[in-house]
Amino acid sequence: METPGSQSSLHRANLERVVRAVRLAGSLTQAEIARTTGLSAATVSNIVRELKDGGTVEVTPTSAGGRRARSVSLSGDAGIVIGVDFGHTHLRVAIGNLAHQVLAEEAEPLDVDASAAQGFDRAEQLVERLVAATGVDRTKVAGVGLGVPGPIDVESGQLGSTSILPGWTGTKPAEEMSRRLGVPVQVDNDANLGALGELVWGSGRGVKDLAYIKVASGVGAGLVISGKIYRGPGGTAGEIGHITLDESGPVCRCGNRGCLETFTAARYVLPLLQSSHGTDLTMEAVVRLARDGDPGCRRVIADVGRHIGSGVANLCNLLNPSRVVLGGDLAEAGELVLGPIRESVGRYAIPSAARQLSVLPGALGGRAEVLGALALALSEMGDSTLLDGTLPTVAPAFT
Amino acid sequence: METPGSQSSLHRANLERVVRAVRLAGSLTQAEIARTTGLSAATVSNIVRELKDGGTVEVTPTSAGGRRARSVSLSGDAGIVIGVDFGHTHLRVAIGNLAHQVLAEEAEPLDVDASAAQGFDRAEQLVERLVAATGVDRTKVAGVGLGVPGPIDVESGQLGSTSILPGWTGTKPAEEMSRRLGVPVQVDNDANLGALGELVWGSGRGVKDLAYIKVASGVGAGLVISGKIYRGPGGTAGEIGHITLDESGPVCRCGNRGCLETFTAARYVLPLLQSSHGTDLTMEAVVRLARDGDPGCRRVIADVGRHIGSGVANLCNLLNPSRVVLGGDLAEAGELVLGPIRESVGRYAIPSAARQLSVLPGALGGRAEVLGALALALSEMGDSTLLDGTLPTVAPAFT
DNA sequence: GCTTAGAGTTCAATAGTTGGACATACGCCG
DNA sequence: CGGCGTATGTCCAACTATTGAACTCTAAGC
Repeated sequence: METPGSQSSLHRANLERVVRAVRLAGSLTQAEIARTTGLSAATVSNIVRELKDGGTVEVTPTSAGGRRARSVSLSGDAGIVIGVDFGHTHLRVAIGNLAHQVLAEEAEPLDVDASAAQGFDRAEQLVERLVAATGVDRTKVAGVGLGVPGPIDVESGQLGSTSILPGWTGTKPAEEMSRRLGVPVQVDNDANLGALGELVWGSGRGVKDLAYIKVASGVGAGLVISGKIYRGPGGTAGEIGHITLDESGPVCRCGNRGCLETFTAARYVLPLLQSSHGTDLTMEAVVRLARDGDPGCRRVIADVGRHIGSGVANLCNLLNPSRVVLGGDLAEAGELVLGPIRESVGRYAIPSAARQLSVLPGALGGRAEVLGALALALSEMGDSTLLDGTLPTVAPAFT
Repeated sequence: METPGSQSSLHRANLERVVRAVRLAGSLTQAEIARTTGLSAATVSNIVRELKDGGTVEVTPTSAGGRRARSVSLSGDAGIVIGVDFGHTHLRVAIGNLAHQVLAEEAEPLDVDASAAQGFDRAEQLVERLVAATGVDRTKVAGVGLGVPGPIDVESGQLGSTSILPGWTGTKPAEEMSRRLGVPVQVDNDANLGALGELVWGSGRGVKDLAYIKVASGVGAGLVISGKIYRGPGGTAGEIGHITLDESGPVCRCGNRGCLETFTAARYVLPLLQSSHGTDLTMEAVVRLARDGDPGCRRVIADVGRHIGSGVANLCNLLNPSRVVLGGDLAEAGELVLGPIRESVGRYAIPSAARQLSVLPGALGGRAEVLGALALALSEMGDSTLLDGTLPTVAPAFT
């Protein structure tokens, strides 16, 4: 890193300013760039030439009917980012470019009993296949975002204990994938990535403060504060699943009683329907049955919604986000679950905070996490790696 | 504002960099400034001369036994900021300089029945008196921070309904004080300012993520996230007083049942002791009695602590701050209340979040809010107003 | 007293932005 | 069809600000 406060750092900042402006608008003429960035036309002219020579930007000779406006846009393969998500049942991979376009996406079932090594193998293969299929330049891959369904220790990068992928505990997924793929890998948990995905491509667009609630086998929240994922000093922010709703409620796996999770997570909710609907139920099936009119499933989902609403009300009082996005299988239930959530929020949150809160279903479904991983790779690159031709690579023998 | 991205903006940034470095260290030689800021010695030389000529910095010819090191420090009257706090029972004013030194501080009782106009009169007089007493140059006053014990609408600056200062509802305190004092006034509520005060001068020093819990006639929290006060999009973040602890608990003034406030705030707690200890009890008195060994008061305070702990556990799960600071009268009870809080947190928060949380009493007592107001004035000035001689002034006929 | 080493200043060199002048291209209008 | 007006993008000189190197100055160590 060059010394801060020098002109060259200013120049870099201006480069990024231009790139950001172009990306936000998709395509801009130089004059427009000058106006939106506040830079002078002369400076923009220089910067655009520099970016064009570096290959990060493309100049199409003419665009709309004007005098002679050359439209500037990010070149499609200026830098490639990859998102990988180890989900509860699926492994997903997405490829995108720096223009925030998703080039390809693929999912395959993941055996929960697979060993960590097998999982990494599969992921590596799927990435390679997708890279080959899209025909992107392998050397243009600038970073990878990785999603894992469990707590990640910020310091060490170690995966904490997770009941979804037993046997993965103690592995260092980012390090492992980085070694295999030869590029930097950023890792985060599924709730945070879901939040990021919905923020950039889904129901959270245009909002700066957002909570993404993911209800699956557990309940987690990803918090976006001022446009950035908030992990907290210890990295465990967003543990909405274990706030206490009823001190004398059912015992939770965390050791407490009456956690939100005990009223909402699949492992606690599905047994309620066992006697009436059989033992092979999944959350997906319950949602489908509820949509088809099954009264028992409707009731259960409404109850879940009410409890989630209580938790969201707490969150809303404390953080006052402008939007709550519901993800996970449960989101498919639509109004069947959102209605009760809103009702609970309206009842338990203070009115001034609840009034301006919107509760929406996730727009991306199961894709939220992969796309979030993509966004993580983008954001962790700080938009600056694309400015010079030298994309960062991690030595294969990474230690 | 000059165009961003220009060299002059870079220059300003470097000026601020130097000022910040000097303030953080208290006093630095030029060579040290160069090392900590990363700027070259030549640049530092120029900047220091510029700042010295502008009067914002003082150069003492020699300091410690070295070769010939001139120590650079912020000049005491480079810029003056004032904090004003309308508290529940007191009006407090503090005067400080840009070096984060508190020059003077004074409090006087404030009649709760006083009209808003009377209150503003008193505040204006107290400010003028303190300015005169400290002998600071009136024209050097760069900004004022103002604390009010009630919700402030972010958009309009209007004070919402507050039961502490009835009759003030609907006034625009910042505008009013700005008109009277002729300088920009920033306003915020007491919990946020308490958080800021403890962060800068008190128990929160060195921490970037902090929750300040203020228990008084109500219960509020001020949240510091990544070193800045977090107000939320609607400005109502931190309403910890109205998270639900018991759905069938006592009815709260907010209309719900079992809010944290109904178990902890003075208005709900004091009546518990009426039959045994008389009706004229204040929270202060209860704390004093508890410290002297009164078993009833001890029990009540411990119960309050346990409930606060439940709320803090929720907050801790959601936000995972590294420190919680307890303010308000209740903090005087020390371990009598902190013990039960820690116990509840340990029981209800997830272990990984609770483990690294420290719960401390506020170090500033009733001064936290004024000092926070001071810090608010400093921070809202962005440290930049002191760089040129022209301090901002608001026209008397401010509209 | 000489040497040494660090502090601060000066000066030329360098990097980068800016305003203005200029060439270019297109639509409009006569 | 040609001139006019307007907006775009480029080039050049002027200006601003940082930097490295050379230089001076001071005090400590021997």
